[in-house]
Amino acid sequence: MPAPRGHAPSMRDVAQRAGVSHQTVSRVVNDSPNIRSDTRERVLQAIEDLGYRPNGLARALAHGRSRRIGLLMESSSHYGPMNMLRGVELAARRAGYAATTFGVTSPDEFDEGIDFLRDQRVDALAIIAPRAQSLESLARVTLPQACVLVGSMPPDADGFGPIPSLPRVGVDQALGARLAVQHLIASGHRMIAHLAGPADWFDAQVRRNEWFRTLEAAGLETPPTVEGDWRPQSGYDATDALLAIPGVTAVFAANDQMALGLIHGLSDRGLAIPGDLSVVGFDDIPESAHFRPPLTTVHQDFQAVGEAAVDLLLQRLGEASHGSPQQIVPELVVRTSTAPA
Amino acid sequence: MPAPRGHAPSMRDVAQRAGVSHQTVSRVVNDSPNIRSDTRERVLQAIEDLGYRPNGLARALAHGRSRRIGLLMESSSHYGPMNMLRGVELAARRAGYAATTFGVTSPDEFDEGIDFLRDQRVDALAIIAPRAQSLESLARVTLPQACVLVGSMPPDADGFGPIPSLPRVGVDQALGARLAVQHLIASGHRMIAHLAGPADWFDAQVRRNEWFRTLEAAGLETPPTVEGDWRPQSGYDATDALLAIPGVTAVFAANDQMALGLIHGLSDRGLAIPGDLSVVGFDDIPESAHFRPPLTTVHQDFQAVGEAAVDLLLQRLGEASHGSPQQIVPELVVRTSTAPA
DNA sequence: ACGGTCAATGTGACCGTTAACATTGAGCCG
DNA sequence: CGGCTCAATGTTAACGGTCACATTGACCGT
Repeated sequence: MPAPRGHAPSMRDVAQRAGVSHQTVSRVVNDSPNIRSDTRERVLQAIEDLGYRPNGLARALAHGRSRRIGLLMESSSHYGPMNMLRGVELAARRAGYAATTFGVTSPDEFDEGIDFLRDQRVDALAIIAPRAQSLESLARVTLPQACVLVGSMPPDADGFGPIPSLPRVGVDQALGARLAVQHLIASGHRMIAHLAGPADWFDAQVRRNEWFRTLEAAGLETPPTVEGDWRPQSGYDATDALLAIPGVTAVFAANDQMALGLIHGLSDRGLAIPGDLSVVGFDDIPESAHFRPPLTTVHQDFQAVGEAAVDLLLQRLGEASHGSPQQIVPELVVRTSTAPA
Repeated sequence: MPAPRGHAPSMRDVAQRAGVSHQTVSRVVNDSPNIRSDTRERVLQAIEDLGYRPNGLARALAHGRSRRIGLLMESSSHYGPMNMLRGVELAARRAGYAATTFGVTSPDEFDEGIDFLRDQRVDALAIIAPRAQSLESLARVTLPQACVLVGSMPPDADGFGPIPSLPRVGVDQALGARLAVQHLIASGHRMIAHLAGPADWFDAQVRRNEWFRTLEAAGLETPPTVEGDWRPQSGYDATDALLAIPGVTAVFAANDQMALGLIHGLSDRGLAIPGDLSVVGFDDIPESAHFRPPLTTVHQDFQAVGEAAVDLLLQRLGEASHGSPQQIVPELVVRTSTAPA
């Protein structure tokens, strides 16, 4: 590897050294046909000698495609968003795209993020906007044609949402919630409480709604919900409010972390799980299997979500697509935090 | 907002509409001095009318700086790496840089990742390579001058490592481990076992080494370690091996997840924590405070690590720096999984 | 009144590619 | 053996900015 003197070598440098025109170098690099093999050889040698690497910026500028996707995300350390981020990035890379991430901490910054990524001329845009407020700010902006909403599934089955035109991929939250609640019903529970996530999060809305509907459909009572903020502490803090519900024997927590906090709170009060109360979570974080007791929960495959998102974007970009589904199917994982009533 | 017809408007389009030269538009955009205010006004109006946005690619090509940093990471879903990723991305953004992430799943792909990011002409490179194997493949490659290793702190205090020349930032793992072990010693424990992370991870090496040294320095016995893979299950599986150590009354687990699995395993065997055995973890994941019992552990501020990494890169790039430390100080969080022997 | 200074703007080249078209020369056929 | 085809290569112009330098006037002091 030669020491880089001054600038990195350009196509012209290679051309000069190989005694050809820069266009021929370009042809070799993009292995187009109709190059005499000895010419190709000579060019390749020059490339190696100089340690030449094509400039992606220039290539993108001329060609009009940057082979990068923008990843706009409401940056939180929550398990779901983080793993979707990872899923999308990984899937993008597998498709030959790099992901340029723009994390925002407040919904106001979404506009800025879109502008930035658009200025960067990303080919496509994946948006992780788990809260309603985030989407509202998106509604005001012109979005690129290749754009997908990752994980923000609409709160109602009829597809209602602030930006109806935007395609979405994600885990079927309603199905997940239904699986959880039906499992409790099937275990004989008659009074099933819900420890909800923050009301402005789509996932929290869907899980709550479906909990409600499933209970109604089964002719069961629907006690008032208690709202947490996804964090364990909020589950802990919700303990008394949940125990205040007369006859409660089971709780469907909107995520595993709050379920953990709740379990902590219950055991602090000398209650046994699942003896006194059954608890179901949502997410299946890696720790859940080793909670005390191991948590019954709903597993979401975020890797698959990323795959689906990228697949959809590639399709929009006119590239081959695997035909991934847009709704990923969650699975109930039954452990020992639930038992017959 | 005008409907974009064909291409996005360029500087020349704006210039034409405002009746000035493209250079004047450039001046307005970069608000350089010596522009008559009515000219500026006219240009700004044209920009607004056309919905013009400067092309970041072209700008980067001409200017030689892309205002992006590359983020090369051995992609795992582990808590540490994930949060460093987030920390770096956030800090970069705050400094006006976007992060282009390239996640690899195997160390072999590091070369590819470096090439890719270099081709993309990122201004700087942050590398999250938590395993020794990853760094080996880095040693073979020419790295850009603005490059930092995030979180791969050297296994020995003397700075030994495969790539000595590369600057590093991260949490002081040795200090963290010392805090954990000294806490146990101070609580009167005499036989303190270690549930180690995978031997090829730097953090695992440092934590293990420091556990060893601290025990030696205190004149205590150093029982054989048990090695896990960071995941809760491996902690669970290690239970019997740890209990086989004669006289053991405390375990220092190399991360919280394994500590959780261990606690699970212990309670399955009817042992009380901390009554029969004290357990300390490492990381302070959000769940730790609500484990049963709440876990004594070592807190790492990954946000600060990201900040420090970006700070160092900016310095290398000749921009202002905050003078962040390169070693972030961890903190012991004492909860109730530890008690006097 | 006249050269000098300086603010305000324009001109052309350049960054490193790709795309479109032009050019060369060898092989082939009638 | 002239014209045609086609493979192999070169030439020139984009792409959309920035930079270095040239060009205008207006204002100034003497």
